Amino acid sequence: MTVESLGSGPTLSARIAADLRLRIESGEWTPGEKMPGEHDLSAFYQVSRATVRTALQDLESRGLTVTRHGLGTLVTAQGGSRQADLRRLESMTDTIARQGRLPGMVYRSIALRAATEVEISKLAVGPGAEVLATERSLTADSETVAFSYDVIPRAVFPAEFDPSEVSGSLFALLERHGVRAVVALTEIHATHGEHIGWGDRPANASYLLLDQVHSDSRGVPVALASTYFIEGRFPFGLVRHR
Amino acid sequence: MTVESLGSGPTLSARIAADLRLRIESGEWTPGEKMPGEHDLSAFYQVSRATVRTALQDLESRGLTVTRHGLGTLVTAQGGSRQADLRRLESMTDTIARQGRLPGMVYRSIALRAATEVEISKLAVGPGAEVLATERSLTADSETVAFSYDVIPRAVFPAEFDPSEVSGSLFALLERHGVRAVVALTEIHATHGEHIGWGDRPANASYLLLDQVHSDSRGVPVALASTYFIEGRFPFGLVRHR
DNA sequence: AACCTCCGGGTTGTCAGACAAGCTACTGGT
DNA sequence: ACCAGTAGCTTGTCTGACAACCCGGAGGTT
Repeated sequence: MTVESLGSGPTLSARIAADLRLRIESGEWTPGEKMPGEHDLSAFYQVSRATVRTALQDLESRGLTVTRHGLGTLVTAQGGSRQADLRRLESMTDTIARQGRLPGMVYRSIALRAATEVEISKLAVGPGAEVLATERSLTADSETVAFSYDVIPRAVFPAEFDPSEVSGSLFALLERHGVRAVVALTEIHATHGEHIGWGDRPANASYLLLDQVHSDSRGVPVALASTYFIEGRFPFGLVRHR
Repeated sequence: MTVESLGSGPTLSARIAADLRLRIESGEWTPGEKMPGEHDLSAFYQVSRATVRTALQDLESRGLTVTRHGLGTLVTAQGGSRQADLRRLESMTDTIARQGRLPGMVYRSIALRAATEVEISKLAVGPGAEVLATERSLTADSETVAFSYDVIPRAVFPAEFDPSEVSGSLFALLERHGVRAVVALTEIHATHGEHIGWGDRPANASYLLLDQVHSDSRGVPVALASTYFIEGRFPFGLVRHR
């Protein structure tokens, strides 16, 4: 196995981790089975054992494997990839696409307005600061799966910014302006009621609410997102581990 | 800083990671601030840089820090520890205690019965296998916070097992019989309705349902747990990251 | 036959030093 | 005021070695 044949990635260990994830999900090793030792893997990928260890630590942090001193690395789960992994921060568009469904979104409103007190606090902006507030529904294969209320500080955008240019993923919008959200502090709630959402939606539905504060790598808050997922239309999964 | 003064842990890097977590949560470095470099940390703890790197990868996998090539390690969040971290698999008792509340539980029923078809499939046991099924409510400071339906294969316990000995945490019960759950494949749902739970509970409440299949390190399913958390009585948090 | 102790091979954890690759901030020029 | 180049710091990867640990088998005892 040559390194070049692996997919792209920022670091060598990340590419190897990605390849190992694929091999696990393809069923090359069944749950409970022992993976090759670090020495064998380093020979196979022709990298140092240190690099292999970094990749294996990535797998373990995702709950796919368990590595134990003196024993080896065991595969624990291989089915978790079908569902949206709550630990991974990615755009809703990518999340839906990963499930093999066609993502889409319909903006209901896009407006610049003064920030509310809660927003001022959570976004750490000055009083009276302006924000870009959007309301949109997210669809998968043309079925509405979620309603999202998002808020971005006006200061992120240049002076000549035109709200009407907003379209598609907010992650992409942020990155077009040089801002990259890497962490999101998330609260998870359950709720229901007819006041949630708009348009065509199930009667008496339950909603899974993800209340998120997105920040860049320096800890500066760059966006608030409150997303209501319609129960039953969007599988949320997670691999928990010790 | 001497290694001996750090808390206990299976490995050196785990002890250092735990210490760094404490230092982050204590506010020694504010979000956005750069932590000392790996070389400085290895000198401080008097361990090799490889060990420090392992500890830092643990922090990053928890979303507490972001490490970037050529730049350093930045602290991103320090407030996430107040809430239950969904990524960490631990007993409900420990989770409640971590929030500074007094955990308790009331068993409503404990019974041995034949496994249902769904249970046979999820637990990978033979048809007609027996299971231990329990219903219980979980309390924090005497307030009911969740209802849990749990199922454990009969085969986990010895022949002379007496269901009436069941009490306290199911994790502890499993470990008393030499079984250690290390991974849980979890589905997250929102639901509501008066048919959920029993006894004193809010009218028209929403519930966050965690549907989990617990497995040991060899991938063998050892328990099913369906836990309904009463919305508003139990904060669920998560640090998502790229 | 059943049980126990010891031991050896295989595996991960840690160590040390070195070089490559990437980022930031400053310097010096235009 | 602006821009290119660079020095210095930081993380990523490499190499080789030894320590700590786990499992299963050999050999002995009961």
